[in-house]
Amino acid sequence: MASLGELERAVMDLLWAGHEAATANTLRDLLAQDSAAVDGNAGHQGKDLAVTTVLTVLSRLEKKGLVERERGTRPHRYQAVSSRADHTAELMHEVLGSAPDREAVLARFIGSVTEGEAATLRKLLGYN
Amino acid sequence: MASLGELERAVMDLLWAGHEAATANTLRDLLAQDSAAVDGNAGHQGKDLAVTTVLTVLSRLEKKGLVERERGTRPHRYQAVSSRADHTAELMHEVLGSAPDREAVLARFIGSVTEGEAATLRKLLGYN
DNA sequence: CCCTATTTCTACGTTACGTAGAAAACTACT
DNA sequence: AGTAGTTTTCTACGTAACGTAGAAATAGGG
Repeated sequence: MASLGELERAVMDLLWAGHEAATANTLRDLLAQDSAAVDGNAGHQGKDLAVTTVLTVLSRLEKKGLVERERGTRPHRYQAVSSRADHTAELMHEVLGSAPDREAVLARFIGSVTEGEAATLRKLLGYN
Repeated sequence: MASLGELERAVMDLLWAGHEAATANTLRDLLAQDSAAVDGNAGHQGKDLAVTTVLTVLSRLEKKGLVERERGTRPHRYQAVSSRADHTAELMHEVLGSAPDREAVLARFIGSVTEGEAATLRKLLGYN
C-alpha cells in the first residue's frame, strides 16, 4: 500500500533531500528545485508541471502518511514524515513481511549483498 | 514493476507451495487447491472464480516473468520461476535499490529485526 | 477593497488488476 | 469422422491509482 508513482517519488526525493537539513519546503521551493533538476540529473525530467499538479501529489502523499503539511503558515510548508532511509527500511520490512520463511528470505538476501555491505552489517549486528 | 495484486499473490502462493515439491501445476490443480483453501485459511477467500479468471492471471504473471508455462503438454503446466524466498529477497534488493544511502537503510533495517533473526544474520554473515 | 499567490475541487486519460463471457483450439469417446 | 467436454485465447468491463491540470474558492498585501 506504500508504493509510489514516478512523480510521487520525485517529489518525495525533493522532500527527503530537505529532511536532513530539517528544511520545511513551500510549494515554490519544490517547483524551483524541480526545475533546477533539469540540469544534469538523469532520473526525473523537470517537465515544468502545473502548480496544481504538484499540489495534488502532495495531498496524496499526505493522505498516504508520507508527508506532513503545516497549515498554519500561509504558503503551507511540506516535509517528509520520515527520512528516506527510514522509509526504505520500513518498506523492506514490509516486503519481508510475516512470511513463514522469513529466515530463508534473509538468507537469500544476504547472499546477494556486496562485501562492503556485509561488513557494515556485521558491524551493525554487534560482536556477538 | 513487480508488485502483485491480491489475486495474483494468491495464485503465486499456490505455485510457490508447489515450487518446493517441484510440482508442475495444471489449471485444475490450482482451482482445486484454491477451493480447498476455503477451509481454515485466513488470507484468501476461495471465491470460486471462473476458470478464465485464473487463466488470465496466470498469463499476466507469465508476462511479468514470475511464472513459466509448459505449452507442450495439453493441460498446460504452470510453475513459479523462482521460490518465494528468492522472489522476496529480490524484491528486498529492489526496494533497497541503488540509493546513495544504502548503508543507512541497512542500518535502519537491522535496527528493527527480531533478536532471533539478528542471530540468523550473524550466522549467515560468517563469524567475524 | 482589489490583485495575486495559494489552495481546494473536480475531472479526464492511462494503466494495472479482478473478473469473466464468447469463441477458438484441442482431446476423447463413440 | 462427429460430437461433446476441456482448455486456452481474445476481448472487455468496472474499479482504483496516478499523472495531469483547469476552474473556483481563499487568503494576504498594497
